[in-house]
Amino acid sequence: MTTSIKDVARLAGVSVATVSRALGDGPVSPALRAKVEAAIAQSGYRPNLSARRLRSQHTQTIGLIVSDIRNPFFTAVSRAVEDVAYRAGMRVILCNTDENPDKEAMYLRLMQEERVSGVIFAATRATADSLDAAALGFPVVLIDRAGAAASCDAVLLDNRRAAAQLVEHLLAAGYRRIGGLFGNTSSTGAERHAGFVEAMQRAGLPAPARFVAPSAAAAQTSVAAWLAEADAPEALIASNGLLLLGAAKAVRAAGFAVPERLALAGFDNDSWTELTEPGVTVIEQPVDDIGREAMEMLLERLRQPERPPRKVVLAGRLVARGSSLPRGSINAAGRSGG
Amino acid sequence: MTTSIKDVARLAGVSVATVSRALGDGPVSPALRAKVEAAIAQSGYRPNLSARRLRSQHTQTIGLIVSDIRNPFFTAVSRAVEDVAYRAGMRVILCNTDENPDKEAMYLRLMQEERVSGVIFAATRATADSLDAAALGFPVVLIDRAGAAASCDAVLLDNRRAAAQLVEHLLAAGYRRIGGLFGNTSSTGAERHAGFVEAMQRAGLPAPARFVAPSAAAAQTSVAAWLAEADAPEALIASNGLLLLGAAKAVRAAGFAVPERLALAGFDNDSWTELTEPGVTVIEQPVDDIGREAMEMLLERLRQPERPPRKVVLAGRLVARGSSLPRGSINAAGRSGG
DNA sequence: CTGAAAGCGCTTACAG
DNA sequence: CTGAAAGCGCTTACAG
Repeated sequence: MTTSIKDVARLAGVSVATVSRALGDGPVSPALRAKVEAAIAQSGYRPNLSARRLRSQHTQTIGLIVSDIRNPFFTAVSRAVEDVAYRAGMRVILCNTDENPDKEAMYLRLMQEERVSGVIFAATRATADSLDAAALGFPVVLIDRAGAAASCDAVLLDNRRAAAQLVEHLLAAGYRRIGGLFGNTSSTGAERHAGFVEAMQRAGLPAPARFVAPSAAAAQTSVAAWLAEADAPEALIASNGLLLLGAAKAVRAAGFAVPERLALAGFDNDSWTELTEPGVTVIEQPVDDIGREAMEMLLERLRQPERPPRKVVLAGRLVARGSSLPRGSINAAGRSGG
Repeated sequence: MTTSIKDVARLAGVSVATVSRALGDGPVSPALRAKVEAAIAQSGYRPNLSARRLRSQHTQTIGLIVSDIRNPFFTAVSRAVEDVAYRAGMRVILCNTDENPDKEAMYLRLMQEERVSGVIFAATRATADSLDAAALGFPVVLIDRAGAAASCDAVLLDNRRAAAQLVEHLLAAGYRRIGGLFGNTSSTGAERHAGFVEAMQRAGLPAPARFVAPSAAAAQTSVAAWLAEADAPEALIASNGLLLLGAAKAVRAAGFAVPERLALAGFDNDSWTELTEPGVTVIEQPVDDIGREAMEMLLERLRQPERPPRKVVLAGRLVARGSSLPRGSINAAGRSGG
């Protein structure tokens, strides 16, 4: 039914080996190559990638396993990964785990069945800590969250430093009762929490924190309840873009003036943080760099399987906006943001 | 090196055919099935999907070709598509075309080489109009943008109606000099423009429109220039979430009060539209429904190849917010949105 | 440079 | 229910 390399060979009057060579960059005389190309054009032949993969044992495929592509951080990272991958002639299989370890296990298994060349993986803490890369049969580059086992390549943000940076920014602006909101399934949340606690302790302050499921809805519910309590904080930091979004919605619904009644800051420079009034102070992650770096690291690993594992740690960039204006200067400076 | 069905057969003391049957739901006696399962567990065997695809001629793979996964509309649609696909045992290959017809052609070709079961495709106008689904060799479900040729299944928004709805809402609110911003590569832009023009004409008004490349940056530049002109509109509608985002940034940068100096409305209920002050009036698209419906339509088509093509047209929902408050009531009603 | 042949790891009639 | 055999569409030593 669909034409195969055999049909092309017959049409061109050559062997299938010659067609195969002409398709790649094998040694073929110009005369035969021309014949093959004519036969391909005439027949509308398209190589069958399943056959090629089976025979060559190179799938030219990688897996990209993230928690949810709708999280703008992963959206951006995915796009960067795919751009680099396609340019290197590799296909990407995208999987959403919803931070569910069962789904993570299922997709890792699928990756084995696909015989992928490698996987870029934003794992939950539980999975990252127990990951046995050697048993998997393909190299893994962890992104966003590191594993306890240092056996994998990884591209990470300096999460402790970034969280501390946010705290220091708020402290410098005069806020003291600073609360933290963190995801409860990723090691990212744990690290950012650690940075938060350290910075608060250095200032001799308590570090009230809440941990929630990694969704805007869960964050909104949690923050709404928190703001209604007697000891509601005067500033809040949220550990990722989804949580920050939920927090912003709760703050808005509660009618709290920002930053007069509650200062707000968090992770991920998602487009909306620039458009609220006031804008929201954030740590911007180099999302394109993270995706590109992860894919390049994986390609490098495929070239040199024995190379010792590397961790690339990238710095976040503080984007100060109106939501964290210095307490004293609020009336003087207005809400023009930063 | 990696264990194959042959190793499992040897280990279990059965034929490869029996292993293959035990893997699927073929007829195998309980005794042999138990032996096979033990051998699989012992050997850590994983079926090779490339081999299975080649032999069975069923790839269980679909293509999802969109312009840019970073557009929240496509992000949401992709996630819905993937959920349905994985549940149906199918893999998804995601491709970003950046509305570039060359990339579209390249990816369609790749889909042929992958021997995909079918493709869900948000095509540019140029490609949608010239698409020859029969020649492709797999069924196509168009999303977001219809082709001139009615030979494909499609899941669409009633774009003309939705655009007209936005215009009627602004007219009812007392705005007259309404400008429209549209994408210049998609048929969606063209249809929404048509709905915009029709509704303005019914009101006896001119319909000033600008067409831009489908990115927030292009929209921002265009709107910034427009707002600086003498005949700047008093209300603006933007044809998709990216353009609306760019428009909102330009409006903010120009320091125009919304809606007093410029009312704003557009497509896609992206999270930020709820968080600006005032909130932005939008047409919400049923993104989950679109993705799910498209995937289900494709599965249906695979079951019944000869069924006549269907178009599913979904309605948008107007979400009225403060950015389009009635002109007269602005002072009375404040900016509480709607 | 070229062709004949083996084989990647499966599934699926075909016999029994 | 079970096995031996053919073959999906390629690539790649092996000879020449």
